[in-house]
Amino acid sequence: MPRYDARRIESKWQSYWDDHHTFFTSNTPPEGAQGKLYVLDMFPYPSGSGLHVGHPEGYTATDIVCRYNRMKGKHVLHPMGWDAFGLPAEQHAINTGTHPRETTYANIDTFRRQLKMLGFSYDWSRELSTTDEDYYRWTQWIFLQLYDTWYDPDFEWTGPDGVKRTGKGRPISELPIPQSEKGAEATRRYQDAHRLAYQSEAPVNWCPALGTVLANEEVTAEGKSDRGDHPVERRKLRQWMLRITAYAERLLTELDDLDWTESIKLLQRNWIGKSLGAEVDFYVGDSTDLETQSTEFKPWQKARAEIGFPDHPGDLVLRVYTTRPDTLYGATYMVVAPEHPIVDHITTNEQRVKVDTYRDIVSRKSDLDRTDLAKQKTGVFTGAHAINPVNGQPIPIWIADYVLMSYGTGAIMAVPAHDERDLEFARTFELPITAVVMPPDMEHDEPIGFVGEGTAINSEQYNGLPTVEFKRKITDDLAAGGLGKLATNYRLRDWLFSRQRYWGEPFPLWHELDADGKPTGLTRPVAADELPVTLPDMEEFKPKGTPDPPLSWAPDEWLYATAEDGTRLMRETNSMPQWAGSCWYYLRFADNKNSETFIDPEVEKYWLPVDLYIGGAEHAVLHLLYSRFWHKVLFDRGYVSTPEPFQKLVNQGMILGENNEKMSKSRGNVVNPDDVVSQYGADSLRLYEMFMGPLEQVKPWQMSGVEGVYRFLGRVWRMIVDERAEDVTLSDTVQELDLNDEQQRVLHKTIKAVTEDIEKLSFNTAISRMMEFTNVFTQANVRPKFAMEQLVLLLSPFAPHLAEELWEVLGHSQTLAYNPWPEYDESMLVENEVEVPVQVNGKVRAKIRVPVDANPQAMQEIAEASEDVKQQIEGKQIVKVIAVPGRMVNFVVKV
RNA sequence: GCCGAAGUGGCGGAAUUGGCAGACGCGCCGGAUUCAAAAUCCGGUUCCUGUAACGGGAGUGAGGGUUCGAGUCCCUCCUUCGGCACCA
Repeated sequence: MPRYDARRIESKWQSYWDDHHTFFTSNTPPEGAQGKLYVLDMFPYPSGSGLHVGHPEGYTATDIVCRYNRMKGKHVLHPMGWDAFGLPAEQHAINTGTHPRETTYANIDTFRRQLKMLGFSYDWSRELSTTDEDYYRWTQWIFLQLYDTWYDPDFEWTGPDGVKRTGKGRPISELPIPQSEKGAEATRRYQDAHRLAYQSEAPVNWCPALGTVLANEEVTAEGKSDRGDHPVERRKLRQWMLRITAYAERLLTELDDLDWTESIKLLQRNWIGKSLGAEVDFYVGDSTDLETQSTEFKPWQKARAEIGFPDHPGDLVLRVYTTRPDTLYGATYMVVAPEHPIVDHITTNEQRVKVDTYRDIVSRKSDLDRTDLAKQKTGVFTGAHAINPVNGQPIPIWIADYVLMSYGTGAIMAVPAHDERDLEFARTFELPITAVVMPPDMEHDEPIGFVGEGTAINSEQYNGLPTVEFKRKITDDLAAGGLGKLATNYRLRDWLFSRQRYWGEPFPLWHELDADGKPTGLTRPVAADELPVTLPDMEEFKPKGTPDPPLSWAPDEWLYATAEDGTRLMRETNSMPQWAGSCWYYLRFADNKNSETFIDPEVEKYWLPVDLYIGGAEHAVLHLLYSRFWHKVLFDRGYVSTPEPFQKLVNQGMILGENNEKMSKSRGNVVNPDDVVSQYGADSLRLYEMFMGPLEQVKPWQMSGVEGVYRFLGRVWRMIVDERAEDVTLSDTVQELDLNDEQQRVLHKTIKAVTEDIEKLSFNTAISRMMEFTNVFTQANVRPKFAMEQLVLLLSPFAPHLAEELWEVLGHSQTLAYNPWPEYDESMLVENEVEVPVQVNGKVRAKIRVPVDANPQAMQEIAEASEDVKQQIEGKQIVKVIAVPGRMVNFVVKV
């Protein structure tokens, strides 16, 4: 009694694929290949809890695409690997004393076993882990490329893709050194200040609980760590930064040609946050005596008209950034960020204590406290005044924490009448409010508090100008006077790239030490042929609650060295963030065994870019932005031939628990794929995950749904296999028959629908079509063998184990993985006659059968001849008749 | 608050260019098979309403609009989910 036995079938075919290297993929295309296709999953972090049902969702989708395309003759690259550095393994190590390497590789074994159990057609010979020394050797190497690169924003060039660009990452050796930076050390420091990887002493997000610094992106809006939800505080620490902001414009514009959904592109655009405006200089002077200031102001203004707008404003000039230069006449006070260096120069003695106290309080505030919108605005007057360049009016300078040092120039001109935040501040501190924009709709809007575009008022010679025109004009006028210029700003910040943890890639860098063993601030890279810098073996890597990284207490022989020139060296002891390894893994998959280079240029040209990339939407910003950034640097340096790594991107929707909530241990609604497979088999799990609904949609799990697709697979099994026989043999109801017209039509309709649905990644509807096919053919007493074979082929990307088994039952001795995909014949789809509805005033009143190609006139005649229709329109005046061929007839009548 | 996505039966979800709303599956109801059950097979299943067969009406978050005809297009609003959050 061979019933559908998923367990037997699945292990049989998994062994077959392994033994026959069915999915081994060579880097040279097989003869007759119809082009290449690189299909990539976002590789998983191999956590201790194993695979959850969210993983197979995307993986099944890509697997279907790959299996389908192999049958279409494509040369398909489909690899899998592990994003295995990171905090959880290290936390586990701290808790249990097991080395993270052991935990990591044990977890990888579990993940690999689980993925193999699901029958994915990966080329396992390309497997890699970011923790492999052979892998992170190249991660370090790429870091050194970043370290060796500066961004020249004015460089014009044409890339290998034939596109002309302005701005390029160039070797640091090509950086022009200004005359003022003479001398070897000065030159090195100047270079260091321009590298894409640089050190910075800046306020960073320090998380005491995790013992590490976090990137802005890893801190939630609530000021907690993204991982673990621990409090995060601000500290000033030396850190490694990557100058991603240099690439902001290209990261923005080169999104346009990608085949990503607009909403994901929008997320990235918003994250980059480009804004256009102007920088404007306000004269402050070194005296708080307003009269003295005004006597100084005129000469300063005159000088500026001659020298133009300088790169640096000078100590006693306040430079602001504004997107609304047209509101300059409404600026009634200035605000600078508490950290702004000018505060030291301009604060008056009377205000000094208040200012210092305020700055002190702010410096200890967490980001949460600073950004809490509910709270009142705070700030302190510095005692100083700036002079409005357009009208010579002195206006007070305040410091307030609602202005951020890290955006624009760290200073603003406050226009309370036309900015909500400035208005709130002005009302709190009773500062004057001057309206300078008249709203177009005075019925509904008052000038004060109006932030839209309108017409200028109270702006002297500019009065009456519409906002847009005013902006352009005043920006030109300011530029002519050397007082301002057009400026662009990005919300995107440089990427904080160092972490104070053990389980990550070490930086391939040395710090030079002076005679006292103190770092001089100068660094030198580890030579490429000395890579990788491997992690030292350490027993104790628990953070000590201080920002000293665990590697700082590594053994001395790892930590120190003496250079050939006699300089004492100490290793960089920070490690790289988890993002590093995932930034370029898609490149290594194409050439994972190469020991000469991270990827062979010819191989790169062949496989890249990734044609389809599927993964969770949680990586819509960070991973994808970081990866694109690295890729562009490699592109500029000539190591890759395409400007973008991922041509098409699809984000699968999250799978919720049966109670419609996020799956989590605490909610007790986690579904374990192992359990599903042992009860129903991998094919059922795969099929169900695809049948649930559209790939990109969030959808709840339903165990009864798995039952449903399992029954469907059973029906397919019984349609082909003789269940009453002793062995697995073809049912005698399957015979060498010609298909009748109806069967022919159903078959070709199914092939067409399934093919098109796979192309659209609309797997749920593809499965429905196969169910309909099965419903039709199970009702026949005898079934044409050809139709059964075609169905098996259609089903094979979805339920590959069952399909292989049935393919064998149908008399084939070889895997169907490379069998040509079924083709449909459009002429088989046409029916001679169709049933169409007849509407009267838009309501369906009858149905008639008409020839498919009947013209409107003929359709109307057939309709009018029908008894049902006659009844409906009898005694009514026909105003109009609309007939759409093959669709419907509508009588518009008057009673 | 701003930006984005989405609201269709008891449930998951289908519906070319606007053209028979509810494909397919789950669940439920009825039947066959069985000593009985499981499994399987067949039929029914949007709601309301009258009925012998068979009708009638309403219906895609709410309200307007365009159209012979709207789940689909336009306007206003509501709800849910995702992202951002003093970015000047």
